[in-house]
Amino acid sequence: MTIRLADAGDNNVLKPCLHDYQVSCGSCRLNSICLPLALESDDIEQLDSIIQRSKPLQKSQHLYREGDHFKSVFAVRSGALKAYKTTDDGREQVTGFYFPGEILGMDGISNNLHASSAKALETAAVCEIPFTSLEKLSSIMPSLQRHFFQLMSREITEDQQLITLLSKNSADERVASLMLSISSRNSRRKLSATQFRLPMSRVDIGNYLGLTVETVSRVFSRMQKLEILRVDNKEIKILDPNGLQNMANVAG
Amino acid sequence: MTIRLADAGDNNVLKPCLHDYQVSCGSCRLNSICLPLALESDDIEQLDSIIQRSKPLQKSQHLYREGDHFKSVFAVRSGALKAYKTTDDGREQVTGFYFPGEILGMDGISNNLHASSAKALETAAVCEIPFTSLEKLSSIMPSLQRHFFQLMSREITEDQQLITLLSKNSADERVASLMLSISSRNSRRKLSATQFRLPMSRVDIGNYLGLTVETVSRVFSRMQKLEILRVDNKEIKILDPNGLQNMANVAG
DNA sequence: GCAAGTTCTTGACGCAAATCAAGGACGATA
DNA sequence: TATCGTCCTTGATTTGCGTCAAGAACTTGC
Repeated sequence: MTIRLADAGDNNVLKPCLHDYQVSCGSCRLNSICLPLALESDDIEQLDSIIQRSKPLQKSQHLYREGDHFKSVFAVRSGALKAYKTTDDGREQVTGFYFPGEILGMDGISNNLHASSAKALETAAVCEIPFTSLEKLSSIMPSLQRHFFQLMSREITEDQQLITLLSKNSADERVASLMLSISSRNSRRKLSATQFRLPMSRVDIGNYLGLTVETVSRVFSRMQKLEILRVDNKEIKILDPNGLQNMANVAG
Repeated sequence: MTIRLADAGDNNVLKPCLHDYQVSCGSCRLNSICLPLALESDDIEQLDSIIQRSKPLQKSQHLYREGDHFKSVFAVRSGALKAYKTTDDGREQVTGFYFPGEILGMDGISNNLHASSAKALETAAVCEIPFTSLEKLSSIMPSLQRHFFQLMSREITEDQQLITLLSKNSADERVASLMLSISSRNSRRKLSATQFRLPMSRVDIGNYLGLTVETVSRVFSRMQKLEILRVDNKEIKILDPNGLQNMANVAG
């Protein structure tokens, strides 16, 4: 059985003139994640008015590329994306995975160029938030300004978590941590915390965690043998959440 | 011969009533690094008015601790600090080193608690910037708002650099990269790019780079044998900048 | 200036994960 | 439904760095 992260484009029959990806912020089921603001409803309308929605990205299409002129940040509406940098010797470093309700592109603010590339891991819809409009709106809406400071700060603390993981933890611990992270992000979106489909390949996982594909694969096999989780290709079922926590051995 | 990063407290004789650490932003020699803003001089005065200066921290004193209530971000005026997190099994992860002109504490914004601790590596003076004042001022000074968005974004991209370093590079490459980073940050502050004193211990370096002390020490010995640099305890002299670039093998 | 503690260096050894290699499963296309 | 290409798994071997150990150099306090 498959848990779908995405729900874009499924509702055409019911709402023939309004695609799902065009839903306004006020009625978007993700708004508690994306904008957990004490916003007045006309504040939401103002924000809504600057947001641009376009048709979904197909799998492996780029949302932006490293070096592109920075114009907007993006909120994921459905599907999943990865962000990655290319090192000068041509290798790739995956810097993050982004699920519905999460914001990406903030690394482009510092010098008006995207510092990483973003690519759809599966069909994905995003909301584009033009940054100059966001800045102007932030000036007149203190809660929005604060919200964006907080979002960026959270990105910093999450990167620091990853730094710690890479610097201090074994292959087992790294993979277990990622599974827990995906699990908790799922439950935040009211999806199953114990059963989900990984949108990314083993290569991407390894790349993100500083491991080779082979090692990731071996860790999954080991976890399966220990009956911590059931792995069927990209389908994951967590059988023993405590065991997984144990294996991760980090404050998630 | 010793290159001093710090200059706090040396000028008492010349200016008996105004300690060096009390210099205003307008006349601070670091303001081009700390606030590279197109600020009008009365804008600078406004910013200046919210900034609090206190007497220098002694070596190994804390500026703030993980879990402390977040109130302010800090600009380093002199000396050097490290930021670090303690993992739940009691180990330490150094997440950054901060030199004069650099800003720290931004990881506390996301949930009003400092996500890491900050400790002086040597005598250090800092400027405290209360965050609520900064937010208010940002609302009425668009260039300041932008500046802080950019600062936070830079922190994100720098963390991503470190993630890549930890995930993809050898011990030699990591240490070489750190030396280049310190070198370029020095030259930005108009100090020697080729000769400096490391304010942090080998343990801290190893911790930051995900290596053991022994490995760091061995890398330094190797670099010395290859005549890339001369190491005399904490004194570093870069003899062959190209060789060092080569060894680092990363886009600095 | 000596003693005690800390920090740094160097060597010997072991191990976790990388590399190399091969085969199997899956998904797309015709 | 057969074929190609990509993705995943598993095994054998190698290796870079961690661990353990010991001693040297530096720092601090008496």
